[in-house]
Amino acid sequence: MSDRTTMLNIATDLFWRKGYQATSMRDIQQALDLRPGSLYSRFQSKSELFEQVIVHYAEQILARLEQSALEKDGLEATRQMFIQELLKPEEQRYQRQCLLLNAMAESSKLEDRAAEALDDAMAKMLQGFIALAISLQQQNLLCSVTSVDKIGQWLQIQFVGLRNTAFVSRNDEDIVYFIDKLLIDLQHQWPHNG
Amino acid sequence: MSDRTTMLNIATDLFWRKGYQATSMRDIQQALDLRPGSLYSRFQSKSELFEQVIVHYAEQILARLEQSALEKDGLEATRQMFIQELLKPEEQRYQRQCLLLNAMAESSKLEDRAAEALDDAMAKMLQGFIALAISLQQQNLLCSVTSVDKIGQWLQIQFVGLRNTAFVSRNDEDIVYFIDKLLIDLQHQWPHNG
DNA sequence: GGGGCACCTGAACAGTTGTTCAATGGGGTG
DNA sequence: CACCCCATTGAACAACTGTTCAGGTGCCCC
Repeated sequence: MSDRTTMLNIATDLFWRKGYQATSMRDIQQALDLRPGSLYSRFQSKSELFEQVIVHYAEQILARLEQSALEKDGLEATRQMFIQELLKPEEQRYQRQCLLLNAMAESSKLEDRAAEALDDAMAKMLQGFIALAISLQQQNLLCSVTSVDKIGQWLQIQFVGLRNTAFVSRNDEDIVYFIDKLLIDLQHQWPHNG
Repeated sequence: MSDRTTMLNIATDLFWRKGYQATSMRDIQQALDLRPGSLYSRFQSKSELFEQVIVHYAEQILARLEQSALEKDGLEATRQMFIQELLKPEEQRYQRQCLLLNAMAESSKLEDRAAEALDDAMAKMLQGFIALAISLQQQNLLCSVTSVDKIGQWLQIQFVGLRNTAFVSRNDEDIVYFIDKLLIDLQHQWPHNG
């Protein structure tokens, strides 16, 4: 019927598209061709299901970032990663937003355990950006006095900011332009008091 | 009892803190010390109330940006604006997030008119950042070949990205550091193909 | 003081939500 | 064939939601 992985994938898709509260257990059951109650034999509650979706999502994005960190040409790999994540085609436009950020906007309705999972996921994503920063610095592409923690955090800031405009904007060329600006700034001067 | 402005302020606060769906009409009525039904003498529906909250919010942030655009020292004004908006004290930490972005994460549950108001509000905010960019360029602080539209959009990207980390991070000094980085990049080189 | 108007009240409605649970059915084992 | 185990079922529950409305209240103007 449906193994656990496809169940998680479909649930991830729905939560990503509509958000946590707007996605009902019945929506998920319908998408999986199950009857009400069946989901509860595999997941204790909606909250626990969402928790696993968050973990699942964070693993994927972390893998994506660590893969980029392995590439030879770090700058080009960074550019490609940004482009691929930000310029999702029209039918997947909802994926231009970040599921974790959307979840944070609804954090007041999350149970404690799901909120913790969300914090962990954010930390894991940051860790991925720091891995990318380490790779860039090892290739001598950056100013070496700035800490990789700062650079990783900065990359995440750029990523988050760009995701929003990429979601709203109707002009993908602009997004590419801002990615190029980002790559210039990445290699440029950083404040001293860090 | 409660004039329309304080009603809007309180509603804005609740929507900002908890989100659209998580805030019930009963929450708002309770915060205003009203009984169920009273709100409907002033607002047709929850959707219309939220619509006005969005307009109200957008006006405030636009005013804030246009005020910064009038200052003599544009760079310092920009810096102060970012600091003031991003480093809200602990008891108002929820204001570090952007109400408009949170609303966009829940856009699947918004009625058409509220969704339009949200689009307008986003456009208005962008217009504010462009006004700021115009002011900076008139003060000869920036490279003059880059269009003010691009610079305004870029400022908004930085603002959105920083808001998220400012909300999550427990270290305000980092935020100031990234604001300084932003001011360096603002005056630095921009890609040519714009 | 009387009339009208705007507001407020609070019970009630219909719809949706997450969740439960007794009944069901099918597949494997003796 | 008879037995048992376990996932599935789908009806039902309680809580919550936005919203309505007939009746009450208080205020202002004539």
